[in-house]
Amino acid sequence: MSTISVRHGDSSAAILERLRADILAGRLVPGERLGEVALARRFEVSRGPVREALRLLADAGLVSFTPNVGARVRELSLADARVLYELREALEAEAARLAALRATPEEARDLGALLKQHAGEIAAHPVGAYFQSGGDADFHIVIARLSGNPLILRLLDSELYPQLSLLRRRHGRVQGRGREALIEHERIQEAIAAGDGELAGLLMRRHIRASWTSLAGELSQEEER
Amino acid sequence: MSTISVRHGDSSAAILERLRADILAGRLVPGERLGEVALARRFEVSRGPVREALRLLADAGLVSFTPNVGARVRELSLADARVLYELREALEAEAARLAALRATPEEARDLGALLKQHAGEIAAHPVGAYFQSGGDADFHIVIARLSGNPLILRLLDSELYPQLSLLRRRHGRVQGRGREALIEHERIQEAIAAGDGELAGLLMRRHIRASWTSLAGELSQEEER
DNA sequence: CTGACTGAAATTGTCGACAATCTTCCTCCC
DNA sequence: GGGAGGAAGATTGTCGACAATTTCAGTCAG
Repeated sequence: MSTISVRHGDSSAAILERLRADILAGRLVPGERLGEVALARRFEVSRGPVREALRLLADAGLVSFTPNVGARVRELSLADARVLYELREALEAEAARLAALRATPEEARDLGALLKQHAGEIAAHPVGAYFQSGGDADFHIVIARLSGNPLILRLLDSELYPQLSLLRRRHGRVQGRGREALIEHERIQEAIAAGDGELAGLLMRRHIRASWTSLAGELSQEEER
Repeated sequence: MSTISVRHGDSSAAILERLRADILAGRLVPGERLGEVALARRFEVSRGPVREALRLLADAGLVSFTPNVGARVRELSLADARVLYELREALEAEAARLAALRATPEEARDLGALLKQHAGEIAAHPVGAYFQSGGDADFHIVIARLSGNPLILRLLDSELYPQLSLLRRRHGRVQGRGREALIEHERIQEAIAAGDGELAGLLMRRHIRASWTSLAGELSQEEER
């Protein structure tokens, strides 16, 4: 609760951020109704800014919107997941390719250091912790940043990843493939450090595809119940 | 002018469509101010729906938006063009790859027929007409559709292509490469008909890159003046 | 003449109210 | 008992007005 913003003209952005956080944290569950009046009361603001935030969230894929009916937290199907992963494959492969061409030696070293840290975390924590603790996400975001393409970064960071996060939440815990993923990450980092764009792109493509295979198996298995 | 919508709840969508058309047709030029009051008066509607449409256009990249200041028709720089083409390369290559895997023989034949028709138009019209008459756009949209991925289709059709269209308008006429493009299109169609996803993706990637090389040359040349 | 300041005008951000539409639930007819 | 019809309540879409902010013209000091 608590009042949302002080400066004039920021309330809609603040609400958007709050709603996004609530959805991704699971405080608002998929399918849940997002009534404008209720949200307006909750954020102590009028319906105008709330409407604006909801439209933007719908555009980002976190909210489904039906004219004259209203907004709900989006429910992602298995078909949606496939579509998302196909897009992810293309975007991340391109990001890795560009990152290899553009990353400075220092940036490549930093990426390697990040993986070293992840390796330590995997050794210390029980199986599967890597993926869930955000280590996987960190790595992919850094590469998107190194691509030097702000549009690709935006698509990944504020559209695709949030939707994937919502997907995992909806379909229960997904165990991930921590150890294998880390090894693949290391190969990708090497390709980037070597400036080999084609290889980095190829490896990233395989990495995403493997991740999809693993996820699709769990999801379809779950869908049968 | 004329009244915008009849049914309750559609005015913002109608305004969005009108504005998009005006921008793409050049009736609203890049950099031009888009005041909410003026637009509201023009469309005979209040500022609410206008605001909504402007926000969505900003999200689609056709309008630049500054908080507390307002919206303008977006001015795309050479750097923006590069970023757009990098994204386009990744998206269209993936679309071509998926199209090759999923298109039915009939769909592949239809695509071939479309190219036959384009060949006729090229023979009939003066140089460069292919590109500008929309033939090029047709081909790419069909492939995006054949990809079977609605998300990729949406990104291309309602985000990337409009921005590219705006870009060409801003930087004056771009002559295109009609004849070469057609030949490349034919090769891509063959790969799709053969179900060869990797080849289709590779050829499309080259096609987009060649298009970028041509465009970048003209743009940077123009930027020097 | 240049630059900072001031105040007015114009513009955006927000609000509360009304109209159109959807949803729910009750009634009535078969 | 089941389904069509309809009225009441709730919700979204739209509007006009007010508050906060930016912009711009004019003034004045240096």
